[in-house]
Order: sequence, then structure tokens, then C-alpha cells
Amino acid sequence: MTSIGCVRKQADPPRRGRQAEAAGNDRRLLDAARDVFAARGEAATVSAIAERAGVGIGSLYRRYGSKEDLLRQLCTLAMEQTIDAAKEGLQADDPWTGLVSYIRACVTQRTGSLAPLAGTIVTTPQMWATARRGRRSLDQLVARAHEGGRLRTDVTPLDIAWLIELFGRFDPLDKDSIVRERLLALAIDGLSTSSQSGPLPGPAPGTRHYERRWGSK
Amino acid sequence: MTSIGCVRKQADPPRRGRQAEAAGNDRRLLDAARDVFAARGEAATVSAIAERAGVGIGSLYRRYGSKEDLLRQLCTLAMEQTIDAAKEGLQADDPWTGLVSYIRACVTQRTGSLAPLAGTIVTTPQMWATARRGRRSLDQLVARAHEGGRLRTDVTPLDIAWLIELFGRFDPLDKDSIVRERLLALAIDGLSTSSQSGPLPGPAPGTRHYERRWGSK
DNA sequence: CTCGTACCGGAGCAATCTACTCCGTTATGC
DNA sequence: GCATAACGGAGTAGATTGCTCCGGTACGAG
Repeated sequence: MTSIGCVRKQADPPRRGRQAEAAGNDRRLLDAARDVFAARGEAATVSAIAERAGVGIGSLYRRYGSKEDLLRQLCTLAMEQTIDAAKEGLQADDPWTGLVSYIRACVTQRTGSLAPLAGTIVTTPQMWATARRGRRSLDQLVARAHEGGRLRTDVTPLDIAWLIELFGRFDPLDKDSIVRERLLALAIDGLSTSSQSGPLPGPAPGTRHYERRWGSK
Repeated sequence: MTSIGCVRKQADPPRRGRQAEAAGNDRRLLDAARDVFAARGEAATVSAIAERAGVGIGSLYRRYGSKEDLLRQLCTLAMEQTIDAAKEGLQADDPWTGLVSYIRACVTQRTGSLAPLAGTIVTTPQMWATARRGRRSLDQLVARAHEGGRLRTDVTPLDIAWLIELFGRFDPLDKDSIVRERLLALAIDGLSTSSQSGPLPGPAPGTRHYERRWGSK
């Protein structure tokens, strides 16, 4: 089975022997870490991560100085993946298709699954900058989709971000969950103008709603 | 502020003095427990529950023999609320309206928020029976909605159940989150035939998908 | 007013769990 | 065959947690 939500695209130069094992371990470690953090939240333990990766605890600590270190790395990676997905989406001919492929990519990679934990780590200025970049590309993507006319006018970038985060929490250890795919298809159809049965409730949430979770502590 | 997702409808006979305090404590305890369990999952602690309820740990243990006991009680209550909501939905004139009000009620009360923890407790036969009753009334509700014609034909009761569970995981400590309302409105619009842009992916999930989480251990 | 009592809060404890260190082992590359 | 780099995981100190137990507090009957 291919790793659906694999954290790194590819090990750049394929090496041999012990070094290959090391590179492989590194990737499996990140994959496993994201799975376990997403599934167990605060209750995630390093031993569970190592076990899921099929790696000794020692190998984990040779790469990451601490549990928090690992989580920080994971968050950064997730944000970068988000940005990549947005870039790809912006290159699509059709704005709506671009937005949908962005959402699909983020959900598949479970980019949002770490958000609930983000408040528990110290955030570096670099991470803030990356987060801002991510928000900006999402804004573009949504603006373009609005111009295209197929996206409900009352949907904001924040709605999209939360949607992705919501699906990130879905059944994290059951990768090939068909249920997630079905619900996602439902939600995406709901984003389209054709389904609009009434305006979305409430005032659109402010930026504060989004940044709160990456801030403080 | 009124407790939106309050666990019990009402204290039946309003008493006075110490007994009133006891009854109030009991309700606040259940509310707090659900909030904390939903928000922290496995990492929920009894002290956090007691603190959120504004109650001493002693008072908690006078009512429930153990943490697991409390959780079991909570699950049962949630299932009963689900059944109540279904009954109400079935009484609505319009099948679609009935289904929507069921979904709204379940999401508001966060009926599904405990599902991820359900696998960690021993399930009594009574709980199984209640769960079955709940599934049956949901089946009815969905069948009626299908006949009504406004619900997408490819949506199954299980899709609805998972949808509710998904939204139960949403931002559990931020009760009046407007974001949740917006996404829910989106998802509900997606359930309607008018939005159907294509069939839902994959084979419809079997019952096994649903019962798995309430089973074993 | 006074006393019995029912309920309260939370300090403290034993047991468990967890992040992390350290070292003996393995096998690769020269 | 040797130096070395990566490995796995037992062990440890410390933090955490579920739960017990008891001294206090205020209600309400007499």
C-alpha cells in the first residue's frame, strides 16, 4: 500500500545500504508522528510514534531533540504542503477546479490535523511567517474562485481553512476511509453556488478566529 | 448565557437549599464531563472535569464510581438524546425538515463527540440495545427523507451518522462557535438533491463501519 | 439557638506512565 | 578486518493521575 498522506514527497537522492535505511526511517517517522498526533492529540506518546514507524526510540531522538521539536517540524511541514497545494491550485485553468483540488490535497494529506495541538508548542517567528504566506495564497485562491462565479459568494477563506481542519480530524488512523471521501464530496458540493438554499449564518468570522490557535504560549 | 449543549433537559422537581445545590452540581458535572472528554479525548482528566464543573473532586466521586463509569453514563445519555431527536424529527410534517432538525439537534448537543472514546470502555448489553434503537430510528428518518425526494439518493444513514460525529469533534470548548454553524449549513446544503454534481464516491459503507467503534474491549 | 447530618472541597497517596538517556549490538564501506 | 555510523530498547527519574479520606460548612428539625 502506498502511503496516502506521506509527509515528504520523495527522498531526493536514492542512496544505498545503511544510509537508505536512515532516509526511510526518517520518512516513516514523520508519517507515523503525524498519524499518532492526529489520532491521539495530547495523549500521543513518543513510544507510540516510534512503534508505529517501526523504529527504535533511540532513532527517533537521534533526529529530533525532543517531542516538541518533532511536533514543530511536523507543523512547519504541514504548512509548507498547504502552500504547495495552493500554488498548484492557482495554476489550474478553472478557478473552481483549482480550489477543489487544493481542498482535496489538504484533506488527503491531513494538513489540518495538527491544528488542535498547535497551541501547545512555542511558535517560532519563521512559523508565523510561513503561516501568513499560507493564508495569503488561500486568499488568492478563494478570490479567484469567487470571480469565477461557481463558489458561493458568502464563503470566506476562513470557512475553507476550517473545513480542511475539520476533515483533518477525521478518523486519522483509518487512512483509506471511504466515509471521509463521501462526506468531503458532500461538503464540496455544498460550496457550490448551485446548492445555495440560503445565506450562511452569522457574521463571517474574523481573522482572529484563525490565528488564535497558532498563537500564545 | 444558557448552556447550549446541556446534557439534561431539566431538573424535574426544583428543590431548595442543599439538595438544589446537589442537583445543580450533578448537571454541571455532566456538562463539564462531556466538554472535557470531547475536547481532550484520551487526555481528559477527572480533575479537569471537576474544575470545569466548579465542583470538588469528592463531589464527582460521590456520584460516579469511577472515571469510566462517568464516561459510560455520558455515552448512554448521548444515545438517548439521539433517539429523542430522531423521534422529534419523525414528527415533522416535511421529511426533509425533520431530517435537518435531527442533524442540527445532534450537532448542537454534540451527541457524536464521544464516539472516539467509545472504544475505550466496556460496553454493556443495554448500551448495545440503545445503540441499535438509535440506528433504527435514524434509518426511518433517512428512508422517509428519501421518499420525500429532497435528500440525495446516494446518501445513506451511515453518512448522516458520520457527519454528526464529525461535527461533534468540532472545537468542543468554544460553544458558540459561529464557524461550526456556517460549515454545518454548507454540509446540509450539500445533502440536498439540488446540489448533486455527481454520485458519491465508492461503495456505501457497510454497517460494520459504524459498529466497529462501539464494539470490542 | 443548637445540634445532627448530609454534602462539600481538596490535600495527599500509591501506582502508573512518559520523555528521554545510555549503551551494547549490528552491518556497512573501505 | 576494522572503524564507524546507525540501530533498538532496557532503564530511570520525574511528572501525572485516579481515587481515598477527612476536616469543614451550612441547612433544617426540634
